[in-house]
Amino acid sequence: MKERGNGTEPDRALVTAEGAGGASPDRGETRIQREKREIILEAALDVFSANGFRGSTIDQIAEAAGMSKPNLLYYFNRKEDIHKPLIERLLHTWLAPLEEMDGSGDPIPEIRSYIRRKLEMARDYPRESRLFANEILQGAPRIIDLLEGELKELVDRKAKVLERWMDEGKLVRVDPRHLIFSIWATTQHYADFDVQVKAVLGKQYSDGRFEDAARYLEQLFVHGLKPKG
Amino acid sequence: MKERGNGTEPDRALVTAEGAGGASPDRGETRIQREKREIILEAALDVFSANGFRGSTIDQIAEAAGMSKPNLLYYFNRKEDIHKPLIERLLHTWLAPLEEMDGSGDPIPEIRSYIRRKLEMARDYPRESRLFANEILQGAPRIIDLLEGELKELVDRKAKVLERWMDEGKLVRVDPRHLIFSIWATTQHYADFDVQVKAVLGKQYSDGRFEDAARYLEQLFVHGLKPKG
DNA sequence: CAGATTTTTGACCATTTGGAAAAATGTTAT
DNA sequence: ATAACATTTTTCCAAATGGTCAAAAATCTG
Repeated sequence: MKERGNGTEPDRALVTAEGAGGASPDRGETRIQREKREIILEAALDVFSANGFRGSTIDQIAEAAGMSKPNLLYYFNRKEDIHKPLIERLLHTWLAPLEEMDGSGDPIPEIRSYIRRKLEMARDYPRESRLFANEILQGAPRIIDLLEGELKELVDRKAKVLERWMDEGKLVRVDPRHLIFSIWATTQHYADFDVQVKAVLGKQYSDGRFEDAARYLEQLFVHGLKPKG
Repeated sequence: MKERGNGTEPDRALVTAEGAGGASPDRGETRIQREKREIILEAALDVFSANGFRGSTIDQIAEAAGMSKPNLLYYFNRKEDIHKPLIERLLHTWLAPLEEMDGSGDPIPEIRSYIRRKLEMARDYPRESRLFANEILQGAPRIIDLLEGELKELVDRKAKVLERWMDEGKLVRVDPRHLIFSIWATTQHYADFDVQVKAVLGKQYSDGRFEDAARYLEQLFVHGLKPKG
């Protein structure tokens, strides 16, 4: 009998879809294993993003994944084992757009397209955004290390880029880190607080909310960051 | 024996600290009742804001309030009965600053001080902000009516004020509702995502984060909204 | 097809959780 | 002091929940 659900110890593994390349021949997972795990993660994303970690139950996830609880537990031994890969995967997806902000480009277009990308992510991947928001709200117990490590480093790096642009007079001089925060906040708002946004806009104006937001944010940031004269 | 915990039906009552005025003589609550209920709400704010509704247990709240679970349930019959008053109270506190934005004043200073007030609230009442964020994140099941009613009306009203300012050429023409969203998003970010903000800024820069944020946001919005020429 | 292995199921368990009842203890006005 | 009421504690319960385990079913391999 196999060691029932190895989703625990390896920490990373199977998280990032293994990239391309031949199916590792020895010690590999079954096709079924890969597929089922993927289905479970999909379902879990739904559930966790809507209810938070503590507010979600294994039963809910199992049902959403169309399998029985014991069956699900065959693939992931513990609730945490389902949550962790989701968070880790998400964090990387989340950081990609900032990573792409190119120091050799022109600041205003770069920032503008960073905002656009972020807003698109809020529109297309609201569950991921909410999963993240839930985690942070509850004190980020499971990812505090990543925040203080990878995330901080990335922000530090990009803050330097922004500062250089300011030195060159291509950008109004502001606190670069808070500038990044404000982009995160304004864009993610449309995923995390979508219910509120829709409620306030009312049915008639809700449909175009992402386009309207894009237009507005572009105006605000471009106008707010472009040096006068 | 009294009707064990009347915290249920009246819906509002005891929520808003009853305002000033003599202790209502008939059908009034005991001094102890008022005090204990207040203690419980205090404790519950701690717990709910940190774990969300589903993630919080009555036991946790009872312990935080320094009493036994049955004792707590004597004051509030059900978990929801503790949560609802908190949310309602908060929503009103939360809207006050926007309410104060004065249509007869000058736009830039008005917006500036709105931002300042909102940021102070994020600094001084982070629990309330997180309680709210938690609720919205999970789809706002318990306050959707308030959002579509009171909140929408308030925003509609203030959007008109902003539009008038734009008509008068005192403000760059942007979508007024999204302008409001962006102020909410950027200010509440410092309460809801505080862990992340601190992680990214690192120990050295975390202390001044609210002052730095205030400076930055003021710059961004004033610069971004003041008409050129 | 037979044997080995993987996957699924059903029955089960210990804890946690929301909540009810009733008895015991306090408090207060007369 | 005592009756009437308010508060607290003790005990208890049913449902929900995270998780286990052995046996059955399905799948894969030669």
